[in-house]
Amino acid sequence: MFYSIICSPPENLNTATKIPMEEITDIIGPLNEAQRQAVTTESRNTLVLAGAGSGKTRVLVHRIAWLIRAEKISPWSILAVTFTNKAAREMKGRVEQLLDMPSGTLWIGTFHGLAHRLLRNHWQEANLPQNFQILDSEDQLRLVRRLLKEMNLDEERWPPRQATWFINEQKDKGFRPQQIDTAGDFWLSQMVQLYTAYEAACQRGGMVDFAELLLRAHEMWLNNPELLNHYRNRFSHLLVDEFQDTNTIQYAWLRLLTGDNGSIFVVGDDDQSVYGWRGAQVENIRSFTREFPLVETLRLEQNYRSSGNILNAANALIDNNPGRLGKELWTEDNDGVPIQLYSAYNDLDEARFIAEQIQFWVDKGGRRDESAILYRSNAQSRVLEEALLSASIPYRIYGGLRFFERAEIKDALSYLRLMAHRHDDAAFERVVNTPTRGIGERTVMLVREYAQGAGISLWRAALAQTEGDQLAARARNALRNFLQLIEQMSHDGKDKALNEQVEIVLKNSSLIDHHKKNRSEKGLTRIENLEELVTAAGQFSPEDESLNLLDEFLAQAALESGDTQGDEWEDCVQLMTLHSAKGLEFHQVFLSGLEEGLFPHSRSSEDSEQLEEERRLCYVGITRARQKLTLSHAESRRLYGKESYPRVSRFIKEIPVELLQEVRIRSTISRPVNQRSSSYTQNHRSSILEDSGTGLQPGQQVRHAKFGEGTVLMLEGSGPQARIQIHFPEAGTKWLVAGYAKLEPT
DNA sequence: AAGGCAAATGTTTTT
DNA sequence: CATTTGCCTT
Repeated sequence: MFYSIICSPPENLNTATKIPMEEITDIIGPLNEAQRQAVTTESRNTLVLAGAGSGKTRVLVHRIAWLIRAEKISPWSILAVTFTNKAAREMKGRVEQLLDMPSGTLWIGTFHGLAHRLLRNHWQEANLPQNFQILDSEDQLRLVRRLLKEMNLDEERWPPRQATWFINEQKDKGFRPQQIDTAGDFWLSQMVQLYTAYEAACQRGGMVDFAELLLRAHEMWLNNPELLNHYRNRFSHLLVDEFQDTNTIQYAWLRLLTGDNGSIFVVGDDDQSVYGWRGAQVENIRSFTREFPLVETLRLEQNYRSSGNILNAANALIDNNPGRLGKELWTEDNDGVPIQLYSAYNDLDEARFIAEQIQFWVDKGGRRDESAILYRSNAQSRVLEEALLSASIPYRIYGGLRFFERAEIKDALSYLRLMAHRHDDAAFERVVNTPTRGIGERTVMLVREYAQGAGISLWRAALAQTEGDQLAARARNALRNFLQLIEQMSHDGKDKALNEQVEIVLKNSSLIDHHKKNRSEKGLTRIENLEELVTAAGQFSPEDESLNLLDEFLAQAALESGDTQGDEWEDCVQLMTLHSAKGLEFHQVFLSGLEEGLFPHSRSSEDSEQLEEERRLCYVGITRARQKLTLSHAESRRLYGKESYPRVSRFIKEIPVELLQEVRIRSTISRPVNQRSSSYTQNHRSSILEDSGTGLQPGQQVRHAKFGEGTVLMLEGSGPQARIQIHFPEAGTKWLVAGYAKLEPT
């Protein structure tokens, strides 16, 4: 048989010819009309535009159940794709629960996870070594750095990050170096040259980066029509989550697999597309109806999450984006409380206010984990953390290094990688002198040059160098010892359980001893993490048992880099960026830093498309809240050590005033005892929603004949006598009288 | 090879 | 401001 590895469907599937009526009721009973229509649709291809909180996961899960139970589609023929491992896990769990059976035969996974599985099963057709390794972003960057050096390109002029970004962008678009038209552009041609060298290095080392997984899987099908046909026949029903986040190659992959006869069911929300900056094409959702035949478009607009006020605010905001597919969320719920708006003096005051509000909530008996503080960029979290800390409120912060991304873990994994695959240059570079064993930069350089010249892996080059006479005896010995160490570990670990192999690595490489020398807190956590790795290896069970266990473990470490650390069971306030908040919901949400330049971010405010994405991000933030939403901005903010006086975000102004309620500070509460707080008293604070009769508002840009352009900070009184505080970047902060100042709004 | 110091450099992040 | 990076010294 040509594809011995491809298994046939088990015989005994779908013997349930009699469908108990209750089962169907279980599947469609809990759905509303629109959801039911989507779940039971008979159209070949379906686009479900699912607004925030409208039950999109539920629709996907029930659709799968419907296909299996009512339409008697074999689970073996169903492929469901998500973006994150978390989403895949959730879908799997819910399908199992609904159908009350294991979902083993279903393929549910991330684009990358599924592509990886295909490449492992058909490594020959994909032109890969059987034990190919996955390069994560850090490995990738290191490799690009090395190649730039080899090409004698100065890192100053050719930033490695940018170069890596270029390569990934091309792959995401489905381009190989040969397909890129450099059009005589010097920069482009250098980048293409680098891309070519990068590809060669990866191929030589049997390494595949994230984008490559998708591109390879796509090319493998294109080059092997029989294989493609097999999968087209098998996966008669595709389901895709978060379709608005697909990039070019993912879309092409889906299109290819669907073919002319397949059936594809996609769920997405163009208003929640916030990953354009990393290649997601909102266009995909718009072209879906054109490029796939017989598409039925359905909308899920009933929201089960948020109160009326919150939804109205979200609807009004997003209405400012042109070219939407159109969708208006509604709810049977009542309006709820108005959206709170707090204008803080500065970032510290904003943080203090939020902490105080959460304390009120907790005092009334609320849980801390029902509150989330969202922000545009990670830099904002510090002030918030400090405020929570000083209020003794436990918090959990999302983002940051994950388990498998920690340096000590990656070191250990690199040993395992070398054990599995000697020619993995990325792993070689990483641990050849970690912990230090007398193989200095000079020695490694020589090995690198030799490898480059001979077009072989670092391992082979090192082996040759231990024979040759280019190295001093001491270095030669050190190198030989390293090679022997790997061979020894590989030998000792053969046929051992995974956790034992990890233990062998930790012991023989003396990684643990290395970290023991550092008797600080850091060294201690590192050792703990390494011990945790042994446990993780012991508990590991692969999806596909026919594959090599170690390879699978390493792949999973790369593809699913683990949870961001944090005690989930503890009752903590949730802090995260708006991006990480997508898909989550909270009773109470604080959306902080609504200031021009911060949100929308200054780097997005020029370009209208980027601005629209920022607005969608705001939409995502607003729709995370169930009952209470609090927006805040600061009149002055210290960021990167510089004081700025940002204007109020346009997004606040796009929310109808009647939905907002300004929080005024009770005058009994004293001003923040901080030097940085402004010099006015809070009793005189004016509202950003009220007009002082001067035609000016805090945050507004004005021009003064003498002081130049400035930002209105404060208004006192009204009419021509009104006093206005303005910050001029050049002349400093001034109080002026409206009647005399002759200010021109800009 | 490791530690110290100055300089640069600051969106968003999953796989 | 604070963290990371590179370069320098010991």
